[in-house]
Amino acid sequence: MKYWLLKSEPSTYSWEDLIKNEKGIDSWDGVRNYQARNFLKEMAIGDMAFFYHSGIKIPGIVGIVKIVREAYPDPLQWDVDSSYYDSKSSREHPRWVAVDVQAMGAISPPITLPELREIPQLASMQLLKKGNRLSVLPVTPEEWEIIFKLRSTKLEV
DNA sequence: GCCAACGTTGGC
DNA sequence: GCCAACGTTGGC
Repeated sequence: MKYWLLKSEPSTYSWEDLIKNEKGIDSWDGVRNYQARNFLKEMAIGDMAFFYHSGIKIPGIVGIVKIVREAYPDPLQWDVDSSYYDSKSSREHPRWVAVDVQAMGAISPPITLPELREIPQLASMQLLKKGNRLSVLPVTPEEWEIIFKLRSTKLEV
């Protein structure tokens, strides 16, 4: 099993938007970066991911999700009305993929970016590296363990 | 609102 | 295939 971190600006898509869905399941679509896409393709059912809110005053991890469907073509790439439309992506050779995630538990209070930066063992974490802009990032089991233990989060089964 | 970092585009 | 110009992301 692998671990990941999924970034989203809450004004675009938030944790609250996710848990509004039946069973807390929704598609993670709209990823338009090749490196991030390749990480989506690596995901397997049962993998876990942190849900991270970016682009706000105090960014941070707000929840935990499970991957419940592996990579499939992102329908938005063919939707001319979507801002995620890609005219260069054909049906025969889809360029972008989505996965489905399920909310497993909110992290309360959120684990903020400043809080993560204070932890020496996390110094080499991808998320904390300068210039990192990827919206999908791998997390090592060690990093996952350290971060998960910061709160007494109960996960649903 | 600024700016560093990085990805993408397009001319050559 | 190189690289300058431009666009986007995201922390501060």
